[in-house]
Amino acid sequence: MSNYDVKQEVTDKYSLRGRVFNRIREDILSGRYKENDELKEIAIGEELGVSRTPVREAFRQLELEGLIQIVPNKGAYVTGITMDDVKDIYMIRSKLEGLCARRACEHITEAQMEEMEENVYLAKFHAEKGHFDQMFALDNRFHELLYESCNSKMLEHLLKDYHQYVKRVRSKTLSTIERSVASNAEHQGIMEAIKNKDGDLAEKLATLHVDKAFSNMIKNGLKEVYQND
Amino acid sequence: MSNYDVKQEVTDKYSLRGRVFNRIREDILSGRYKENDELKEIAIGEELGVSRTPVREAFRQLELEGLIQIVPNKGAYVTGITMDDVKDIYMIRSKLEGLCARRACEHITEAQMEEMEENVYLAKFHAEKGHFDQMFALDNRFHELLYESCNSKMLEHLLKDYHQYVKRVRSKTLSTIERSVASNAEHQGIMEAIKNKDGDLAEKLATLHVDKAFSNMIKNGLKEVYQND
DNA sequence: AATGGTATGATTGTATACAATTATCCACAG
DNA sequence: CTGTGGATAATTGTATACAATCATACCATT
Repeated sequence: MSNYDVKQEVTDKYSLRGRVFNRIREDILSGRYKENDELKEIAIGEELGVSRTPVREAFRQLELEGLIQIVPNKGAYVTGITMDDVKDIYMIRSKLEGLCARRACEHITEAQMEEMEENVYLAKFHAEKGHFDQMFALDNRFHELLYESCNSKMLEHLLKDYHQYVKRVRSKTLSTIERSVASNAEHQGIMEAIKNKDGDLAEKLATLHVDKAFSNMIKNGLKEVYQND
Repeated sequence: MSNYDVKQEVTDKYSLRGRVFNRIREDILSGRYKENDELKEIAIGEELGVSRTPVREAFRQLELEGLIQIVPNKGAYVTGITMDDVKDIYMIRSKLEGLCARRACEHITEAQMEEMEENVYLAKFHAEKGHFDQMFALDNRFHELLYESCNSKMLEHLLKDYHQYVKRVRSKTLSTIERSVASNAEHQGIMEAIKNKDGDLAEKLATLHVDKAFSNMIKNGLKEVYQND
């Protein structure tokens, strides 16, 4: 996140360090490791059958990703997400997803456009049925698609990072059927604006969408299931 | 950047790894290490009088910062900044500095406001005299001040990262006296808008300022000295 | 001469040993 | 009973040794 973050997409999947990194990242994002949990190099090394060296290197990367905080000579702790952080991220995403949607109007490929349409129509089905798991997946995919269609590696990567980051919180917030349906309707609006190459509208709708997702999250508080954005 | 990037501001300044990290970072930003230069663990370790271990850990962090790219089993190479990257960053900064300036209207402290005014008036003096070094420093400080006054750790950190990142390019672009004077006049406009707590104006001016800096950079191409933004 | 393969050296990846630092706990004084 | 001190254990920081991988060069074969 370090920020902008031009790192390669695949954090060398096949090195021990890469495996450790991805594993811990998943465990934090999925909630297996909770806020303020202490991660010990030896314990994790033994669990994954590797020595401390790759674990340490993975820790350094996770720290820059903002997932853990390393206190020198003391330990590594899973960072908490404060309400301020979430608020800040949504504020930033609000602007940048608008920008992203505007650029998508000019740069989206046919294949991406097609998948986006498919996504919206499929999601409509699942939203009405109350299939939350599928909704969650489709919702995530919609946003990733949007990011990929803006034709800016920097912007795409930044937005994916943030999106990934707030997943931790979204997975704890309550999702209602009403919000799911509304969220998907908003997706549809964005999708159609992009299809019509209406940059102004696409930007406006994407910004509004993020703002609404945040309002809804606040309104419902942090509960059990998850949050559609 | 990593991205959002919640990492501690001081990358433990007193550990060997922290020192190696800061040193290499400086060397890349200052241009001592150039694009595609290969960084060897042993060579750097010997130069700084440390073993490979802290060097390797520093490398991992630098990779996430986007300053180097590590090719597994091969080596670490200083990443180049493409014109697309620069364009993307200015596009993103344009939006976010606007947001930042708007927030500054509500959150800037008295001390920060005072330093900002001082900065503008001092810069005006140096701009007219053609003191480029002082201008460069004051310009950087103005933006950092702006970032610090928005009262958002996330936004502040993100903008500082980007600002730092493009320094590599800015230090190679030509700065004219005309642009220096114009740039500082823009700073003054932003500063006054913030002082008057005119959020709309501050956002508009800050966005425009970044856009103009980018246009100017394009117009002049990448030359010897540096670029005021 | 061109190509292919093998040997060799250089460099990174990983594991382990040792040093430094921090936390814990118990004894003991007040 | 409380608080301080130091010994001890646990954990991270660093250095080094070894394994794996990659690049290069040289020689053999065609």
